[in-house]
Amino acid sequence: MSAPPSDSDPTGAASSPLSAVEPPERQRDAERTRAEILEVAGREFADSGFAGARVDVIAAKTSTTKRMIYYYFGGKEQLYIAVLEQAYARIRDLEQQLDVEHLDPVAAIRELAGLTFDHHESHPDFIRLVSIENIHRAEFLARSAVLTGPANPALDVLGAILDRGRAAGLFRTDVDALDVHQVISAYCVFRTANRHTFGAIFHRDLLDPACRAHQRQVLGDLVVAWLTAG
Amino acid sequence: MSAPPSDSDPTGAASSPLSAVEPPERQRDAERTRAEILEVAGREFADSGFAGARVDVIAAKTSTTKRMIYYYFGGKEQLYIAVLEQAYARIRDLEQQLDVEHLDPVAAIRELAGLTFDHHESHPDFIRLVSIENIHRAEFLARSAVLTGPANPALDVLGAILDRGRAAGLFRTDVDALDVHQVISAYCVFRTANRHTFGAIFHRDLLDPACRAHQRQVLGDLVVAWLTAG
DNA sequence: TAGGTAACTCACCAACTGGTACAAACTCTC
DNA sequence: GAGAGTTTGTACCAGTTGGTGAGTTACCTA
Repeated sequence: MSAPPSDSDPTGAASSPLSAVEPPERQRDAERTRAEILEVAGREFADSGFAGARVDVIAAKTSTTKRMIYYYFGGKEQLYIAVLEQAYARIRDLEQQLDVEHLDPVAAIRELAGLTFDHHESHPDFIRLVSIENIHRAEFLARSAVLTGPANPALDVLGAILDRGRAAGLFRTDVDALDVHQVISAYCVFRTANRHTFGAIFHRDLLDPACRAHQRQVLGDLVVAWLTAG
Repeated sequence: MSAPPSDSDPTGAASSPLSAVEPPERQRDAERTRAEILEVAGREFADSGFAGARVDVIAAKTSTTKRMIYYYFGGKEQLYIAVLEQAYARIRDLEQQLDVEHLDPVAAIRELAGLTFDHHESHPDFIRLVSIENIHRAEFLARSAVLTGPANPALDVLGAILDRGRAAGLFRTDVDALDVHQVISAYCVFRTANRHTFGAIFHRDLLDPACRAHQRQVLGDLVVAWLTAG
C-alpha cells in the first residue's frame, strides 16, 4: 500500500509550465477525485448522519470507487471530519465578507442579523451537519485540529458594532457580543434545524417562502428592541 | 407467532380482585417489561440516534432479552416511534401545569419564558430526540397517529396572555402566538441542541450553571423588550 | 524511452446487525 | 390439575457494512 497524497499539494496546475492555459484534462486527477468524494460525502452525511450514511452509497454516487475513499481519507470517520472542516471553512469565508462598518449601530445590527438570516437559510446542509455533530457531542469536531482554533471572526464585527452603539448611548450594557450572537444564531438555526418537527406539530413551515419576509423582520425587531431597551 | 398484547390494557392490577393491595410481585409482568424496554430505548436513541442505536445494546441494558423487544414492539422502527410518543406525552403533561393567568401580561410572558427555559434545561434527552427526528425530516413522527393531532395546548396559554397584553395596549400587534413561541423555543432549544459545537467554537458552555441565571434573564428581557417595543 | 510512483481497479472478508424459529416456562381459567 | 394462551430464553441466520490485499494502469521525470 502506498501513502496517501499530501493534503497541501494544490491542483497540480503548476506542474507543466508550458501548457499553462489549460491543464490538458487529465484522466487521473487526485485533486478532482478527492473533491468529488468530499462533495458527495457532504451531501450523504448531511442527509443521513454519521451512522446512517453508508460508505458504499457515497462511493456509488461518485465516479470513483470505495477503495479511493479509503485511499484518500483513511476511513469513514476521517472522511466525516474532512466534510466538517470543509463545511466550516466555507461558512467562515462567507462571514469574512460582511461589511457593515459604514452603517449606524442600529442599522448595522439589523443588517448583521438579516445577513445571518439569509446565510443560514441558504446553507441548510451546514446546519444539518452541525445538528448531527451535536448529537455526537461534537466528538469529531473536537478531534479536528483545524476547528478548535481561535473564535469566529464574525464575532469581532459584532463586538465593534456593540461598542459603537454603547458609546452612542443606544445599546444596553448588560450583554456581550456572544450573548447577541447566541440570540441571532438560535433564531436562524432553529428555523432550519427544527423545521420538520415544528411543522408537524404546529402546522407552519418555518421555511415557507411566504413567511420569509415576516420572519426576517421579526428577527431584526427582536434584536434591535432588546438591545435598545432602556 | 402470537399477537402482541394490546396497548390499552393497564398494568394488570385489576386482574385478581382478592389480592388488591399488592399485585404479588409477579415474575412475569408484561407492562413492566414493556416500560423497561421503552425507558432504556429512550436513553439509547437519544444518545446515538436511530441508526446509531443498536437493538442488541438496548436489549443488553435491559433485564430482558432482544426477543422481547420484537415481541412487544415489532421492530426497531416501531420501538423508536413508541419512544418518541412517550417523550412528547411527558412534555405535554408538564406543559398542562403552567398557571400564569393571575399575573399581569408582562410578568406572565416573562414567567412563561422562564418556565419554558427551566423545562427545556431539565429535559435534554427530549431535545436530543427532537434533533434526531429533524435529521430524519420527521418521517417517524409523521408516521405516528398520536403525534400529528391538534396543536400544543401551551399555545393557548400564550395566546391568552398576548390577547390580554394587546387589550391593555402593552404589546405589539404584528406578531402572533406562534411567532412568540418560536422565539422562546429557539432560544431554549439552542442552548441544549447546539451546546457542544457552540462550546467547541466559542469556548462558552451554554449550560454552565454559572451562566444560567444570566441566560434566563436574557430570554425574559429579549421577549419582553420585543413585545412591548412601540 | 525506461523506470518509478501516484492513482486506480477488483475481488474479497470478518464482524456486525436486525430479525426470527422454536420451545420452554409461567399464569390464569375452568 | 389440565388445558390454553401469554411471556420469555436460546440459538441462530442472512444480509449488510466498514475495511483491505494485491495487482494494474496512467503520468511524470531523467
